[in-house]
Amino acid sequence: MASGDQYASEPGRAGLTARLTPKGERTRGRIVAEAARLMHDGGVAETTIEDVKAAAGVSSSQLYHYFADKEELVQAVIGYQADLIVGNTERAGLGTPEGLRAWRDVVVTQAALASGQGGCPLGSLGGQLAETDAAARGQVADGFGRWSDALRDGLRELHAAGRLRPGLDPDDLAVTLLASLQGGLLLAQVRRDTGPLTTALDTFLALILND
Amino acid sequence: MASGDQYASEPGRAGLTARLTPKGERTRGRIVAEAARLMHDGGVAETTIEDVKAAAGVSSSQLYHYFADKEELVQAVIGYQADLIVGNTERAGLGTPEGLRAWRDVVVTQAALASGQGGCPLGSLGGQLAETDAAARGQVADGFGRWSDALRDGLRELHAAGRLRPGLDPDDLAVTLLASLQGGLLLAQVRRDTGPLTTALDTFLALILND
DNA sequence: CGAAAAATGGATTGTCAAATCCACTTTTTG
DNA sequence: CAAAAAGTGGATTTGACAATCCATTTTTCG
Repeated sequence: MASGDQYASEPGRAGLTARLTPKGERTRGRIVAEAARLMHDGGVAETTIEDVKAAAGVSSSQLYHYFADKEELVQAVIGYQADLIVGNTERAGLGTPEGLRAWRDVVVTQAALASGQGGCPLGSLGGQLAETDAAARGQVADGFGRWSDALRDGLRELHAAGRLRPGLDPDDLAVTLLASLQGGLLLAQVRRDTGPLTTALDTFLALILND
Repeated sequence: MASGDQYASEPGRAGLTARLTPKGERTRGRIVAEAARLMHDGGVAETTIEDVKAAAGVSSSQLYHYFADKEELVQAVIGYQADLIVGNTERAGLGTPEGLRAWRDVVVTQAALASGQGGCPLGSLGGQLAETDAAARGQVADGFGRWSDALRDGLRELHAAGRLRPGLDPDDLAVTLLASLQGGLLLAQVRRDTGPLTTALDTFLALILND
């Protein structure tokens, strides 16, 4: 799934997606953004269609005009969060130790603003939906794949520049970094305290950087 | 919450819990164990009280005789999983490199048997309930705390025996190891593939062990 | 401009699962 | 052994929420 196509048509529906007017596009976007916010803050199951309608200021017919059902809305939310996160990671400049540390700061700060509440905007969706909605699980997996690739690119640069400790494989480190981040965010989420996230990231970065 | 008291009374209810006959104890235990299995395999929200009744072979009145509502059942499940996991970790003998590696093997094998499905029996509950049920979130946090302590004890032993690379803090490593494990399990869960889990654990262990 | 497509409003329906209730049986214990 | 407590059975109620329906307005484009 390329990151270029705004709202890519669902797999298996290519071409069937009705064209949207600018107004429709805005309405649809508002629904997705509000749904994303609500689902992040309060969980997917807890967020009702009625909540989304109220937050986005739309009626039933509008919402069901853009999404066949709640599952389809959830999938749009996953794509939305994945695009945001992957984009931010790609633009972070992880190819230098300074860029990597700055990225770490952004992640920790963002989590701290909410005291960990909501967890990772992508990972928490995965945890909630993995056993409930196979399509959603696949989309989260895809998002993690793109995210991991973005991290890998940065770590490869660091490796090529000799800023990683000798003997380390940047590809493996990327997966491990993503895992530490996800676990750290989960621990922070249930503790309502970003301490474990900070510890996990800082400990890991200290283990791999050679300065 | 000591791991000794089988089914500890809920916080704030100490002493109020009615005494159970052996038969009642068995029925209650069966309900919790079946609920734990169902919720791990299919998610908490997806698991209905009716599912639990059917799996445990009990009626409504029995289930509501032991648990005030679904929330209370969920909390019993959290305690059950936490006790299991922490117990296993304490008994794993993480104080030697061989013990640590054997523990790693058990974790990976268990995940592989289900192709990652269900994720961590404790962590996945945290991810699903953190924004839905404050008491559940606290109990998962408590479970993570005990788990982290068990890991820390092992890593301190390794540290004292000089089996960790110099300059490392075993307490920080324990938190980071737990985070890597949780993240690895989440990645494995959404990908239905234990590759990321293996990578995360092996990469991390290679970074900290000095042999 | 004017027909067709897109977008919107809001009342209504249908389903499903949590929780209640009352009657009955078994086990404990003084 | 008998009274009290614990445990069991299953029908019923209640409420919430996803999804449908039909009517109306707005926008697009030939």
